[in-house]
Amino acid sequence: MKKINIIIADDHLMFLEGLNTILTEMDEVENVHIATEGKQVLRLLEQFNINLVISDINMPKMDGIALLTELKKKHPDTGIIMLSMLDNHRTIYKVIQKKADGFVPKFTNKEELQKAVRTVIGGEQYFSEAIKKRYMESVFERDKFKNIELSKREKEVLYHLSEELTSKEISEKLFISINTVETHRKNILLKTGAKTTTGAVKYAIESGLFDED
Amino acid sequence: MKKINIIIADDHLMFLEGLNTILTEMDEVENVHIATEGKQVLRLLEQFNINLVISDINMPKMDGIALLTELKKKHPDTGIIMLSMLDNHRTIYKVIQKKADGFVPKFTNKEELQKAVRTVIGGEQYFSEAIKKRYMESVFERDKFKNIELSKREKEVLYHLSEELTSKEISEKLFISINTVETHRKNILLKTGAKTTTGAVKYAIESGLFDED
DNA sequence: TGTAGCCTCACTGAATTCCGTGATTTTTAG
DNA sequence: CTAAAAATCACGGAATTCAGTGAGGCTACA
Repeated sequence: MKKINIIIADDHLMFLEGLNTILTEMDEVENVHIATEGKQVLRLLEQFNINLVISDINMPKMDGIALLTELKKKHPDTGIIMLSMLDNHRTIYKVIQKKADGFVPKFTNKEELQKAVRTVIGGEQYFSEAIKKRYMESVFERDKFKNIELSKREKEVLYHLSEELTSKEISEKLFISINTVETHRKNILLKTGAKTTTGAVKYAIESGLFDED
Repeated sequence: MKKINIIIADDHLMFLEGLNTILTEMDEVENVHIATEGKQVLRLLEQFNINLVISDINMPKMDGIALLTELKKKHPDTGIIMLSMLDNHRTIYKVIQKKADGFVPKFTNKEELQKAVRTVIGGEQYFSEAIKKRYMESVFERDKFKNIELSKREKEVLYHLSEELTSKEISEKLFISINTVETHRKNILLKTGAKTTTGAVKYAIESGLFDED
C-alpha cells in the first residue's frame, strides 16, 4: 500500500496533538507534519512530497481560506480538508466555492475524520453532514432581507431593470408612460434605500426577490 | 398511535400507484388521497384533514412549486414533501428556498421514502442525500460564468459600483482620474457584454465574482 | 366613508452614464 | 527582449438616470 504524507495546520497545539494521534494510527499514513499557520504550510509543501493538507480556517497571519486559494493554485494535486467551527455561513460558502476537497467541523469524531481522509485520498470529495446541513440553512437565512415590500408593479419594473432595460424600453413593454416607470423607479429606490438602480437590483438578487412567483 | 392522512400528487398514474402501495403499507398511515395536479390538491385540502402532501414538481396546470407556495400560505401546518427528477439546480434551489419540509428524488427507494415521511411527520425536515449533493454542485456550476476575465482594477471598480458609488466617488477613493474610472466601466461592459452597470453587477453577483479573494 | 397604498401621468433641471476615439505608460508573460 | 494586456488619462456629445414636486383615479379595508 502506498503511504501518504500529511500536513496538519492549526494554531492550537492541543488540537494538533489530538489530530496527530488520530492520523498516525492510520495504516495508510506515513508522516504527519505540523504547522500553526498558513505560510508555514506552504513552506512545508515545497520541502516535502505532501499528499494531503488538513487545515483549520481561523489562523493568524495567513488563514485557511488564503491557504486554500494558494494551495489550489500552486499544488493542485495535493488534497486539502478544511476544519472549522461552523460559526458563519459565509465561510462555509467560500470553502465550498474554492473547491476544498473536504470540509469537516472541528467537533467531529475520530471515525469521521478518518473517513474523510480516506475519501479524499481516494480522489473524492468529503463534506460532513453538519456542513451540508449548515449550508442548506444559509438559504433560509437570507429571508431576513425580505421585509421591504415592493408592490407588484415595482417588482416588475425592477425585474426589467435587472434585465438591462431602460425606462423607455420598460414603458414600451408595459404599455405605460415613461414618466410612470420613472416614478416606480423613484419609489423602488425610496423603499429599498438604495442610491442607484444597481444597488436595488443587487438587493433584489441577494434577497431572492426574483425567485418568487 | 395517531394515524395520518396523506395526499399524493403526480401526473403519472403508474407512479401514483407505486407511491400509494408504499404508503398504505405503513402503520401510521390512515388514508391516501390521490391528485394529478396542483389545484386538485388544494381542493382536497379543503375537504379533508390532511397531515402531509407528497407532490411531484412537474405537473400540468398548477405545478409543484406553485402548490408549495400556496400550501405554505394557506395550510402552514400541513407538511409537504417534494419529489423531482433532479434535472436542474434552479428547481432544487427554489424548493429549498420556499421551505418544503422534505425533498426526495423520484428514483428513491421505498425505505427512503418511508423514512422521509416519518421524519417530516415528526416535525423535522428531510432532504435526501442526492438532493444535498446536487445542491452542493450548484455552487460549482456557477463557475461556468467565470470565464470572462476582468482585470484586478476592473473588478475593483465593479465592486465599488455594486456598492452604489458613482464614477466620481470611485475616482476619489482610488486616487485616479474620473476618466480612468469611466474607461474601466466601458471595458467592464465590453467584456461582460452587459448593456448597463446594473447588468454587469448582476452578472458579478451571480457568478460569485465578489466572493473571490 | 375616509384614508391609505397603488398605479398612473407630467415637467424640470442637474448629475451621471454611455459611446466613440485616441493615446501614453506600466506591467506581465512568453 | 518584445508583444500583449493592463492601467492610466482626455474630450465631446447624446442618452439616461436621479431628484423634487404635484396630482387624479382606483381599490381595499376598517
